Amino acid sequence: MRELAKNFDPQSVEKRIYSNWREKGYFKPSDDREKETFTIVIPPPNVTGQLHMGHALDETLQDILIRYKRMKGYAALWVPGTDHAGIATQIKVEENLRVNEGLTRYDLGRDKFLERVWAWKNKFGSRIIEQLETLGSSCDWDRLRFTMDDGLSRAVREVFNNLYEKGLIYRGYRIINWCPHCRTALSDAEVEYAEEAGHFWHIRYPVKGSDEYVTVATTRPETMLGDTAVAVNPADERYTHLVGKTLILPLVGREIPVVADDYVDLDFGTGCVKITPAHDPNDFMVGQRHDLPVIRVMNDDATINAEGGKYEGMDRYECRKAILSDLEAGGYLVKTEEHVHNVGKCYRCGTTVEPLTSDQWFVKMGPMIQPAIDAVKEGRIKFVPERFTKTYINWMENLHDWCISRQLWWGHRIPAFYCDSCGEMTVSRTDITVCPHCGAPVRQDEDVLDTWFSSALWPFSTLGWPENTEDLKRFFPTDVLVTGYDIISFWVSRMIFSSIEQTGEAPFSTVFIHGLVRDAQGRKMSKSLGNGIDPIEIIDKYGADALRFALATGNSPGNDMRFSDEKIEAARNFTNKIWNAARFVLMNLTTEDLTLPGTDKLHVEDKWILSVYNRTVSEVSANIDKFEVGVALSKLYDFVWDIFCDWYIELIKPRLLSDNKEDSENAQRVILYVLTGTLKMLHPYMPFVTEELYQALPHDAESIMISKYPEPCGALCFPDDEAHMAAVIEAVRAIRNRRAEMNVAPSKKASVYIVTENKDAFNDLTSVFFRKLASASDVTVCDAYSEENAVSIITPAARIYIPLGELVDMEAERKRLEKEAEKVGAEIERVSKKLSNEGFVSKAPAAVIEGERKKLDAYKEKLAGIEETLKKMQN
RNA sequence: GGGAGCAUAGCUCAGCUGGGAGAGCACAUGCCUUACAAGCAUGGGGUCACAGGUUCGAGCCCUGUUGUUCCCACCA
Repeated sequence: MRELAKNFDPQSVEKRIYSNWREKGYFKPSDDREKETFTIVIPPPNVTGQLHMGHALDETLQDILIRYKRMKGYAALWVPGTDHAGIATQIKVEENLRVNEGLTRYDLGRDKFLERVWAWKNKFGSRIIEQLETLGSSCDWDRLRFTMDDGLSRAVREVFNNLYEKGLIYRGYRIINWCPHCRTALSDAEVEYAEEAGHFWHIRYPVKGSDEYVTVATTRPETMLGDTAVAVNPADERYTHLVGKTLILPLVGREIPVVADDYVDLDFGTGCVKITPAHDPNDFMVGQRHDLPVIRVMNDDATINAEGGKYEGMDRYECRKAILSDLEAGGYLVKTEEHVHNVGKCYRCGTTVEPLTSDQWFVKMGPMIQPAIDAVKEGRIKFVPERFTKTYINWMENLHDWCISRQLWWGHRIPAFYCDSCGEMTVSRTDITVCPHCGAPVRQDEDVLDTWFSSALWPFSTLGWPENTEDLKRFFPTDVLVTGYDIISFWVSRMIFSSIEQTGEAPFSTVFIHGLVRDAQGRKMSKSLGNGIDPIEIIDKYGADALRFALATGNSPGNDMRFSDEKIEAARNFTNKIWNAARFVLMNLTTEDLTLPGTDKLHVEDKWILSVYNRTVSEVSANIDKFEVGVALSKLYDFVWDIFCDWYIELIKPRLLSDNKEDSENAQRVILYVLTGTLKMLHPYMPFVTEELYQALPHDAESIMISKYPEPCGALCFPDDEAHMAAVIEAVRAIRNRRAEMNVAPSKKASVYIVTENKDAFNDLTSVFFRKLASASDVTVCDAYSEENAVSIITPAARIYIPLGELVDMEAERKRLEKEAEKVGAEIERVSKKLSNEGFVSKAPAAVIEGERKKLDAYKEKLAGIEETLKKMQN
């Protein structure tokens, strides 16, 4: 048996254990066909990897469930995480490492781009992998590399073709959100809105052939270059006479019509709206209804194009200034108002998004929405906590068509091929070089797919789909997805509808939602605030176990948590506590017998700890099965610290040191049984310390990771002994309390006399506890005690007297007892009142009434003891 | 505008289907008691946001109010 260092040192332990696990191949899925399976969807890092700590939380919860299930005997599979071609992942992770360089096709050619990507991969890739692995992540990187080279891109292409053939993917000239900095289209979900102080400019548009005019209001005057109409509400009597008339667009001179459309709000602004179909989604729809021309006035970098006439080449904000001053000079600017409005920003770079018309690929959502909603409404998919069902359904019901093309270099290229010769477009499952229509060479679409398009296929693409592989048959649909609530709309919903559309089945049965990790002040961790905490720094300082513990405890599913030094320190202290408890056991070990001694050989404290342990086993399992991982962990924490360490270890110390070898070893066998079982229960939460200690102690499996999870055992239920120990513990606490109140130093021992009717609880064996735990010099269990000058401690089960000679102020002691009697009397009154309440007795459950009765008896017993003691003092 | 969450000890939060409120940290006092000072013992501290209601009984269920956070939509 090895000797353990005085304190747990994660640095020296965690990496060694992890590489050992990998060597032994423990991370591979089990081939045992007889076993029930448990599959968990591990997201690609970029999916939740926006914030490091959020990712750590994901990994931790996933890993806890996997380890637990596997010890419970399931064939557990977890799908390693990275996104398409590995490249996208690396790039996104690099982004998080604050390596920001231009990545658009406009900045670099493809070759240069790839060259740079692989340079970054070499530089940072190993660190990222190390980071995940130190967290105890279950990634199998060999398998992952295989997947990313082959399976994923094939699945993506298959899905694209399927949808295209069904008419669910189309290419169209639509208005989309455009990021002028990244120079790519964004989906609705990728735009973040922020309130910004701006202006509301009122501009006068003259009516042709009259001196009348209409006044429109706008926050973006530069878009007037693309105006092709002004709209009013058909019910607006102020403007009825103008409908159909022609206006002269100031500065530009274009003639544009006044149209009537319900879209216009009568009560907002002037009631007249300038219509710019190319640069506003609502205007675009108005334009379609009235068949208006679409004039796009901006380039991809948000500078004004040739349509802008003299403003060509200006940046959009420069142009805004120029136009305003020209309008003012021309007398067209009526007034300028302060106006706070929401401005859309690119979630990646923060640039103000420019809505503009563009040729893009879309997924038609209509036919896919209802089946995806039904899957949740009919209970085939369950959200934990349940309230997130609403978030999901709300999102699904308001879904627009999904823009999936991106003008970036990384990601899966759209499998569409254009023929410049005959003008045909071909969508294909394989790469083609010549046009199937005319035989001329073709070129592939330069755009790539939205990263979420491939991520949406994750639950089945990673299992080998579209091939009907063994993995797919065995592990799909999966069981659980663990992710943050911020990702429901991006990823969860898209996995659900993609899975149902492609395989006919919901991709998982449970979505376990967790909250966000915030900083100590409760702010969202973000790159711009620079308040993100790097998990790897925490791991270096406190260890992965401590980090996992901190992330898994003290929060409830779906609620945000704050991350602070105090929390991680408390976690670290707990790992050390376990370490030292095990170290103590190890130091005193003379047997390696892992079985329990016969019941007749067990002391009261043995039965007590086994009984409490046994209950903990069944409760912890029940909690984890209900995804209450935090509750389960806090029960383990309490058991380890308050029961196992504070009491049981202290109670058996004398036995371990005694000459009675048999009795000593019986105690060792009990403590080994309880300790190894507890380590197993803790293993999913704190894999490294528990493995290290398991290996150091006598053990029954090659690794704790593949050992059998403890089961509750009916034979280990000892309610009488639990009650006896509870009485003893209460008495010991009471004695310590009185001694502390009276400032009696622990070194000052005193005789203790215990007057009780329950001799079983306070027998000769337990008297040893008082000597050790209550600073008793000797203990006498007796029927009566009559000496004066004694401190008295009255509990329901016993009256305890400690003669402390001159230390005792009998007058103060009498007063204290009188006060206590008063307090107990009040309690008795309260409980009796409750018990004499007809409504309570007739309606409350029997167990509750029984509890109150017991309480009343205990109070009465205590009061009788106090009164008797008082009476004696009077004499 | 639509939806959701939160409000409990000085701080951060638990509290599972209603049966006299808990933890960690912080604070106070005393301890190097042969596993652990990253520790041990003891203690102080709560009108469970506010107002009603249901119930024998409400931190928990219902209604409203206030404060606060988030998501979605977005009016030019």
